[in-house]
Amino acid sequence: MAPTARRPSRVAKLPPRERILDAAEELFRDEGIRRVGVQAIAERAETTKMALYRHFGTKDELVAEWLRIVAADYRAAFDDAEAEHPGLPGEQILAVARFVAEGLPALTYRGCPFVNSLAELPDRAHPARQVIEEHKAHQARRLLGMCTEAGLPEPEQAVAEITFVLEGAQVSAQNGSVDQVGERVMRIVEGVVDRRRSAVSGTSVG
Amino acid sequence: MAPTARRPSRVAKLPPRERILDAAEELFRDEGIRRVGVQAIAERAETTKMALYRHFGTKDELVAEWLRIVAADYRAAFDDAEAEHPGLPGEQILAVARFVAEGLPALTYRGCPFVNSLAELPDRAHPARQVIEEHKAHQARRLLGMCTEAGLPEPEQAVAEITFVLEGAQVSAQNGSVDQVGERVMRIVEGVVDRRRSAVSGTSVG
DNA sequence: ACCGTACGATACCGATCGGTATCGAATGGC
DNA sequence: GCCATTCGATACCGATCGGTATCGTACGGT
Repeated sequence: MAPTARRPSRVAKLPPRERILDAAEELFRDEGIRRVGVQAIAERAETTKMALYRHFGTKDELVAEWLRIVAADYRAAFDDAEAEHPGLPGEQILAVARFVAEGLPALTYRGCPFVNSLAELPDRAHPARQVIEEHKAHQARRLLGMCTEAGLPEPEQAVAEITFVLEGAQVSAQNGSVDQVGERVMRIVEGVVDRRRSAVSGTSVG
Repeated sequence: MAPTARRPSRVAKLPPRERILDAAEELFRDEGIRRVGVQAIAERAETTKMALYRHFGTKDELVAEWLRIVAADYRAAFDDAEAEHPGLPGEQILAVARFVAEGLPALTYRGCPFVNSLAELPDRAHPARQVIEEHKAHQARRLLGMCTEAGLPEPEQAVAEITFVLEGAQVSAQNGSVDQVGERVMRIVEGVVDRRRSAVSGTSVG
């Protein structure tokens, strides 16, 4: 007998709160926020709306909690990048870029959760907006640290360029061919780091 | 004779269809698609839901029609770029970038309509999705033409880089300080064109 | 064994949504 | 002047939404 063969994942064993978060993550990412009702989330989590409201109080708060988890993943990517390439900010930047590039295929059908949430939540007072804002600020801060430590001239400009490229790549991956997007984004970021590192010696930069 | 009871003749009011499109453009851009009801659109257009459905049949079709108009604006930007800088593909590229950069402030609160729509319409069968896809393809085709004509090596890579930057800039503008974003994106695109033009020391660029 | 808590199930609420039906008034072409 | 078409207004429909109330039960700490 195989009592564990109930569901593909032993989701049923996790406490309701975790199951709800897993279900929300999946549904929000694949179908959007507004499109998904709390009922659908509860059903996929094999629980009820009541449990959802007992734990999160509001759908909006559940959305915010979901984004907090996604933001934590990105933060971990920065931590890993620094841990794996200590004292090598250039490699750290590339590692972060690689994290994004490797995540692109998973975003093929649906884009960046933060961008999508921003699109779906025009209300600046929405609790999720604060999470997004902090995430963006954190990401910029970490990147700025790496670019500065790497000795890139005009580190802010470098951060902007890297940010635009990574963000744009995620957006572009949402539509067309994705496989090449990963390679292209890596080549671009490599170019940013290399070019700016070697640019210090000659050209007249403002 | 009395200029009228019913309709003020002070300014020739546009036909209902145009008023609806204007209202839809404004509301969809500022508050999103799903968040805005047909009732709200009709009211802002100073007409009724019935008129809306008589002209567009469906809210989804209205969304698609709105995006067709937005896409036409972008297409016009490409046309203008080519018309104003005939035979100078590099300048054309910069003109297109400038068009996007100058449009950033208007996107401060809400981002790119296409990206937002993509986020709000996960259903690939939605009529608007086809409009978006064609728009992206068109944009890539035009950019590829310019990059190729400019003699840039690996024009596809250049197109990817420009596309990512422009797309990413629009996304980034949605959040933080915008003023610098315009300048930064121009400097980046200038860098792409210049750097790649001078990168080929051995090949003859015609 | 007891009891407080969390959980599951269900029924319900008010609001809003996209879309339709209907009807009177205005308008423009002939 | 006549008539077909368009437009405006309103009332309505079924569905779905976020959120709440209620109630019985399963479980864990003491």
